[in-house]
Amino acid sequence: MAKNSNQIIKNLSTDCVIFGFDNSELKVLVIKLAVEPGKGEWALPGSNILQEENLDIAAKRVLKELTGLDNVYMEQLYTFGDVYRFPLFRVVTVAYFALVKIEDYKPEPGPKVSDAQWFSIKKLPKLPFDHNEIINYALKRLKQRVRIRPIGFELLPLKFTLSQLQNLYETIMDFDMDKRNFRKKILGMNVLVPLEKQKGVPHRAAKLYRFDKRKYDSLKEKGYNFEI
Amino acid sequence: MAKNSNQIIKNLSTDCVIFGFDNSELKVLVIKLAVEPGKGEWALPGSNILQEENLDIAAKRVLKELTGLDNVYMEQLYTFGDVYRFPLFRVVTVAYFALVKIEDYKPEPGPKVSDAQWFSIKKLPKLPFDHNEIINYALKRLKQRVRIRPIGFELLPLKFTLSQLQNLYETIMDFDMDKRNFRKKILGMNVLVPLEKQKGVPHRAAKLYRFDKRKYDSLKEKGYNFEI
DNA sequence: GCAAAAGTGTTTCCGCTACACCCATGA
DNA sequence: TCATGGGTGTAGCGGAAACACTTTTGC
Repeated sequence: MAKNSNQIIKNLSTDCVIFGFDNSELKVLVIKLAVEPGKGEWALPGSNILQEENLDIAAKRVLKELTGLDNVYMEQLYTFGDVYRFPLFRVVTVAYFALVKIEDYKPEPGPKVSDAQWFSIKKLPKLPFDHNEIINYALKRLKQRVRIRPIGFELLPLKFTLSQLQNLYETIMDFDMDKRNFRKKILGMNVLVPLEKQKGVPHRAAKLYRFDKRKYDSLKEKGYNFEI
Repeated sequence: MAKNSNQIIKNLSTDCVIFGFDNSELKVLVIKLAVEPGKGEWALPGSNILQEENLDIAAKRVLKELTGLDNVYMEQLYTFGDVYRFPLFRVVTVAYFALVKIEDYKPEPGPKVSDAQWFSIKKLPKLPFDHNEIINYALKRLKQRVRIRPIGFELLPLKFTLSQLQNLYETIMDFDMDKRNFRKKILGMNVLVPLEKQKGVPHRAAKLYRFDKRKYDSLKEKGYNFEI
């Protein structure tokens, strides 16, 4: 690798909106930086892109470095580049959004991070720069995507109940659905595999399911369109 | 304005995929540069972003400078930033796509452009860098967008017939539709205003329509969703 | 009168919606 | 036995799809 491969590109950064779902609320992971610039303020995890680093790779690296998260669903969101979005000098940022299984996430904030916290999407603090705008944009995109792509599962544990899934959709899309109709629809898609039952719940145990990506992929090839 | 406002940002550019429709084919406008780098090659119109220029503004400026196009529908598409996409040094490009009324377009190639030509989307030449990839991505996006946003009209003259409109959708989405069903659907949306009839056509004259953006906007506010 | 495209209704079918009660489990 | 959420079927409605012939115009 060339010797300048770790050099940062000063005017290019990536920021990531990380969504999580705790069975009742949609949340965003926000961090507090331990170093300047921005020390002590809550902000989206973000950092400069390196000279010899593709955008997707940069986004993954930054996520990992700042939050410890790895192997999560990520997608490029939009590029924000207003001249004065960063007050000191011009920085264009390529924003991504990530979906994580909140239960699995054990925060491992890197050395540059003094704190990391999930905030409900409804009670976000005021963040610096255009970070609130980025989150709003990500939320809008998530609402659209979740209906037509099977990505909601990324926010649930590998094994989940249909009620959890319905709850997820209701929370993100912000309206209630009929239980029977929801089950009919989702099971009719043939992309869920039934597993064993829950244990140790203080009520009738529900059946667990997992999403079968292979089945989905083969259906998609045949022209099938996921839609809720 | 600060004195460095016209300075270019060397590692940041914008490229634009310009779609047009000539009543039978979907086309992309490709230009031939009269100056280095890239002199003599067909390529997407693109150029560097300026130091004190927002992304959308840059995209519009570049479009105008290179093709003379102004006041057309534009939307940010995606940001392409593979390390070696541009062979000489690292350049990240924020791609846009534009929809133009091909009939109105009188090419006014700027001084840096020696030629500009519409190519059918099915017979594109091999373009340099990742430009073919960008076009494919734009096409994919257009196919999705045109179904759920009233943007197809941007590709037609202000006054158009229903057959032209249907033809446009069939061409972009690549399948045929039933004439009666199409008319019922589109007229049922209540976003088209009937106008006078065509004149001078060698067959029965069709009624012309125009898209009523105000009506659409007020419907949208009431929760109406455009969908074809 | 002929070629070419415009314009027009009805029936069928399928998928979405609405809707309410019994069941299993742990405390 | 009670509280909590799990699980199930059917009827009606509405929108989508299928389908073919007549009309207008210029040549």
